[in-house]
Amino acid sequence: MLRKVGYKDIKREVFNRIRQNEWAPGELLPGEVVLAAEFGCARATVNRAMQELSDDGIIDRRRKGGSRVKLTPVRQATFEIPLVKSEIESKGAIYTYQLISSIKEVAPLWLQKQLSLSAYTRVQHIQCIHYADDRPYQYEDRWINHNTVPLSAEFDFNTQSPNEWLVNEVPYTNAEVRFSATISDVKIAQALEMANGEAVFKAERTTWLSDEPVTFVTLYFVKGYEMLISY
Amino acid sequence: MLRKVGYKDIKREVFNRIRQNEWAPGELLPGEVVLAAEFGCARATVNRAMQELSDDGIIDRRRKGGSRVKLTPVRQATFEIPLVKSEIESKGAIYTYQLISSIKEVAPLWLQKQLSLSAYTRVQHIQCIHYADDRPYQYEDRWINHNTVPLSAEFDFNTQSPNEWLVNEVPYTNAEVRFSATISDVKIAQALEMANGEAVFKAERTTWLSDEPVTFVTLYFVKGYEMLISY
DNA sequence: ATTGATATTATGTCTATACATAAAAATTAT
DNA sequence: ATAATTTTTATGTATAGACATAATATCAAT
Repeated sequence: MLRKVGYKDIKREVFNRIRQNEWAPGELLPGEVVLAAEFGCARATVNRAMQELSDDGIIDRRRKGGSRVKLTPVRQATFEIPLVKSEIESKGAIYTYQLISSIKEVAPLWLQKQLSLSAYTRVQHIQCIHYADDRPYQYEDRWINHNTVPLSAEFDFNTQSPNEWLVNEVPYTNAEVRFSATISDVKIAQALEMANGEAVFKAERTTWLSDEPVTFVTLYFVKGYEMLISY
Repeated sequence: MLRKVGYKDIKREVFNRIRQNEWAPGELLPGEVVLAAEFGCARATVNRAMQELSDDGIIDRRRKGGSRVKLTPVRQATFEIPLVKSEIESKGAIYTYQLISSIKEVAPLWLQKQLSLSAYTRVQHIQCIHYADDRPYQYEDRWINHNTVPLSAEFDFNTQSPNEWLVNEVPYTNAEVRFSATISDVKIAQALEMANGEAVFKAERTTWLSDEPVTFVTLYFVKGYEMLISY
């Protein structure tokens, strides 16, 4: 006996037709009513399938315009931005952390530009190292906007890393990360206990709370670090 | 007059309560029926809101177990894996491409291990360079499995890059990318017209078609390259 | 030809209801 | 006590019907 078709069946079938070029990039797909008739199910079921395909970046949908196959049906990969602590512990290592400095100061010019801050905005500048099994794992160089996060001026970052504290205490609405490769300079090399001139994986993250910059952080990962994404 | 509550309102409200620690990490949330009563809507509406929060990585849901706030409410970022060609053209630069070599050979040992290939599996080894405005942008070092993609033995990769050809012709079911930083050796430095010992952003991607390895590629990006992700 | 009003249409969303299913909880058998 | 079985429950999914909404298409007026 034939099983009832579910939205997952429809999703798979439509995806296959797209993959096999039965429906080519840019092409207008049949409407939900038509597909519902073909698959013998309710329109709502087709709707859910198509909506997820849209979320997955396979098709574009517009009211009245209908659904069409994306011109570049790029698959989207999702990856999680974990807490360093969780990341380290999930590898079975013991997490420790050391604060190097926490200074209240006026935002330097480059940071003003980077975060579109007004002049003389005060920021908290924090530098620290995250360890996995007592070996350096990540060097964190962070700036927190006093205007949006006044509490940062008082908190004792010896007890908890700014990373963890912010995640737990300060919400954000949107963020941006820039990944790149760089060469270890003296400061980084010393902090991460590696030679000078080594390849370092670098991440620069900025977060905002409804257009107000919250924090800017540069993370330097120890030599050999890999960021893995499956999809 | 009050508007009807939609699933987006519920999603936002629940998210806010979680952010403001009204519902803490690990905590069991009210069931869908309860929430539906509170918000004065149908259970299906709450269901959609909660399902999306689950997709977004905010909460965990289990049948009978109910929904709870994720212990580490990590936000997921989605990013697209673009075609090099599209990536370059979207920056307003002119894309060109040069094939260096395309050789049919038996998979070397390290690749056999990497892709879990049986011994003596034949592969196509392709090396090429992608240019933006005639300046090197990316060096591609690719291996294609002849068993899964026999056509790769015949195709003339002078006319189209393996990247583009594969995306258009060969489907895959899952993939894995590893991003890291490395130092340019002689070969890479020469290909990307940069000095020896510079920092290079590296990506290694493996794709499978239902457990059959399709291709393994190492991409080296020119000095200064940044991968940007917003979320 | 251009503008503006109006109709049309495909998707977006909500509802009430029903049944499915996984997993925890309670109960019974060993 | 422990294992096997049944019950309960929260989520998962499907449906028919309804109305909302955005965007296109059409047609009328300038």
